[in-house]
This record gives sequence, structure tokens and C-alpha cells, in this order.
Amino acid sequence: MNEADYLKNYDKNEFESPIFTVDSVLFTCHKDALKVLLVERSNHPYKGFWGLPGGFVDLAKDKTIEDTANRKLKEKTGIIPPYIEQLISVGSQKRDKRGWSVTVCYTALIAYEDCSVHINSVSDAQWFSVEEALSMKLAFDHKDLIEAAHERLRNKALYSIVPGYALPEKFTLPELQRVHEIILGTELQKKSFRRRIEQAELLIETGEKQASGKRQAALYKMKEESREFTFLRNLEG
Amino acid sequence: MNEADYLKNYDKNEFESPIFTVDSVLFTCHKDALKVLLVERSNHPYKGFWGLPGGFVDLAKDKTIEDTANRKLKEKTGIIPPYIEQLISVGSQKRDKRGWSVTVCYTALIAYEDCSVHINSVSDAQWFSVEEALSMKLAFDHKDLIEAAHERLRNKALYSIVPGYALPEKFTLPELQRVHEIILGTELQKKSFRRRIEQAELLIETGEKQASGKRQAALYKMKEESREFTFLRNLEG
DNA sequence: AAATATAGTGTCTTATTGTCACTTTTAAGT
DNA sequence: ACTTAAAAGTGACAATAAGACACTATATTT
Repeated sequence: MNEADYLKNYDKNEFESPIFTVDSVLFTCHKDALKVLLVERSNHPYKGFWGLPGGFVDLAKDKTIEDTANRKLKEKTGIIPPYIEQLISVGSQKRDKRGWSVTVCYTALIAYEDCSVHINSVSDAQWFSVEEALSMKLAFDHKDLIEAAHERLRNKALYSIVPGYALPEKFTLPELQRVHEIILGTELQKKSFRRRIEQAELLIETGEKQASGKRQAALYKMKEESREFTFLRNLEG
Repeated sequence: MNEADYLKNYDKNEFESPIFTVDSVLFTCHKDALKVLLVERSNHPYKGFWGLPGGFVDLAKDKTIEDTANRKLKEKTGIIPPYIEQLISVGSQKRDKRGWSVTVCYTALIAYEDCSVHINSVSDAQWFSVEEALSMKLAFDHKDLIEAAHERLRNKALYSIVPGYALPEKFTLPELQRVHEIILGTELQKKSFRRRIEQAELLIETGEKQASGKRQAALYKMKEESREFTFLRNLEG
């Protein structure tokens, strides 16, 4: 049999396959706390419980699994988050009462200000502090996923400036450092933090300044390379 | 409707779902080269081409997706590899002619000696040097997956001793260093390499020695913690 | 017993972060 | 206008871990 004939006769349901979903742990920083977006489930299973934003692939609309994650996040936040990265896939016989199920989980970052209006207009989505989220009874294994995503983000805060994607397009160095500190739960040395960012030339000075109390801080933008850049050495954190 | 009724009426095929597979990039070191295990495909699509060992989840046998990866690897190598780690999931409309498809890809390591007999007895599986594998026309996007796995393994060689799982249970420090060098494609400073392993107390001295030419080298075993341990600072590589 | 190849160590240099005091800037109060 | 204070940003030295490389130790071969 040649390939064309094989494909003509191919039955997708020959092998029974798992339920397949895509979920995201979307973080932001607001009022000195790390927050995660949760959605109240309107359907079984776990109806009425809070869980991660996500859902099934739309085979017609989505070209990739990242498209699915972004589509679901846009429904809740109004925009596609500026940073998204695959975290892990979990799949097992037991994680969903409906049967063998797999979810691909993404970690994403967004600026609070860039989506607060839209989120307030959506009745079923809401920011929770990570602490609070982890103390709740969440749908499926979503608590584990939030913990794993937080762990990964903590590491990123030690060897990259990816946490900057939780800020608006323009931000100050003290703001960036604060985001890292919130993620880590510890304070960082101002000098060490600034020195390595300057040496690696990771940010673009916009020339503008921001009044944030007393002396004004310079405003910066991310360079596109900063998305991938990793320092060779971690901060102690 | 309560949950029990919902589950009774639940139709898994209500949402059409992607084809779902699990693949692995299994590495070993042999004769001063990094090798990857490939399998010759006996079915369409890509019949007759070489690709990664993997396949569909067996909903009855496999409890987790890692079980699927290990089951497929055991079929080819005779044993479950001592190290396996999820690399990435890729999924898109286009990667498989049969339709929307997702694969969860694992990276695994194994000692050449621990599986050479079994692999030689299996007609459709064979070690290829990474270089050679990447020069071949492989099934699906398996070339991309091998490149991504190699990239990740290179990083691990700079900040962990995970590459040691490509060696037999007992090994010498020069052997371990050589594995790192093969993965990296560059030489490392003997002193730096040994010093950090000693300081972090990552290995257990077995007390035995191995004749490997002139002076005998001490034999070590991995500590279980070494699977997860990461140095705060990378080697220059 | 000498030669030699490989295992393993001593030690100085180099690079980067930690620490912390210091200077600069700006808003606000007098 | 001048002073004050709080936050932004810098200077300088200490501490830490890796790089470099010569050295010693041990076993095998001749």
C-alpha cells in the first residue's frame, strides 16, 4: 500500500487517544504580590471550582498548541501575553475522571495594567495571589502546575530578566528589581542586579524618566534578545 | 445535572482531538561520539525512514506519559533508561499528514554497554552519531527534536552532572569528564571539573579502582540528588 | 629499574557577584 | 529660595568560584 492509499484509509480513532487540553499559568505582579489568573469552571468536572485558563484545541482555528494557549488567554485578558513559554505536559490515567487525559501547560507573563479593564469585564476570571491560589481547592492537578510554574519563574528571576515581561512596555530598573524580588520572595542587591543587566546590554534606554516618588528613574524597554538571554551565573537570591 | 450524570453521558469524541504520540531522544556515548537511537519505520507515514523511538499511549497499560516513553524505550533497548526527562511537546496542524498531531518528547540517557546486546538483537533500532542523524532525512520533525534535545543536554553538561547517566553505574571521573566533553564538543579544565563535583559532594566513592591504561582511576557512583542538582555557575565550555 | 601515560593536586590569576557606603536628583515642606 | 528626605544611581573593595597550568603520584610497559 502506498502512502496516499494509507492516508485515505486512515482512521484517527483506530488507537483510542487521551483527552487533550492546553492550560496556562498566567502571572502578573500587582501591589507587591505575585498573582495568578484563575477561571471559575462552568462545567463538570470540578464545576464551580477555580482552575487554570485553558481548554481544548480548536483543530480549525489553532495552527499550533501555543495558538491554543494564546487564544484562551486572549479570551480572558483581551490580549495575547508578551511572554509565553511551555512549562511541562502532564498526562495520566487518573488526573481527569472522564478518562486518560493530557494537558500541555504554559507559563505566561503579562502587565497588570494591560489587561485589568478586560479582566474586570469578564465575570469568570480573576487574579489571585499565588499564596491564596495554592491554599484553595483547585480543579484537577492545577495546584501542582502553579507550583511548578512558580518554581520555574523563580529560577528565571535568578539567571534572566524574563520577569520584566510582567511589566508594561516601559519600566524602570527599580520596578524590574522589585518584580524579581516579589517572585523570589527575597531582596536582591541593587548593585549586583543593575551591574549585570548593564554589562550584558539587555535593555534599551528610552531617554524618558518616570516620577515615582523622589528622584526620577530612567525608563527602559526590553530588547528582543532578552527573551532568550541567560546569565552564566545565578544571583544568590 | 450532577457530576455523576455528566460523566455517564460524557462523549470523549464530542471535541475532535489531535493525534497524540510520545517520542524519545535517547542518547549514549560510545567510542568518543555522542549517539542517538533511531528506529526504522515499518508503517506510513514516513515508511522506511528513520525516526525517534515512540508511539501511541496504551490507555490500559500506561499510567502516565512517562510510562509510555519508558515502555517504548524498553522495547528497543531491553531496559528502562536510568535518566529520562521531558523535553518539550510539539503540536500543530501540519506536522503529520494524518491530521492535527501532538507529540510529547523526552530526552533519555543510557549506558551503551547496558543495552548493546539487546539493540543488536532488534533489527529495526540502531545507534547513529548525532552528526549523522542530523544529516539524514528523518520522519516528521524528529530532526528538530534531536537538535532541541542536544541543546538541552549541552546546557546540562555545563551546570549539572546529569550526563553521567550515559555511563554504567560505576565510572571514573575522567570518563565522566570525557562524556561532558563529547556532549559539548569542547575540552574542559580537569581541575575545574573535578573541584566543583568534589565541593558539592555529588558522587559516592565506591573504593574500587579501574585500570584504564596507566594509573588506575577511582570508581564512583551517582548520588540520587545528582539527578536534580544544578551548580550556580556554568562552566565556560 | 627506567620510562611514560594517565590520575589527581597546588596555586595563582581572572571574572563576577556581594556588601555597603557614598553621591545625585527631585519632590515636598518651611 | 533653602532644607530635608527619600529614592535613584555609583564607587570601591571583599568574597567566591572558575580558568590556567605546572606539578606530583601511581600503575603499566619495557
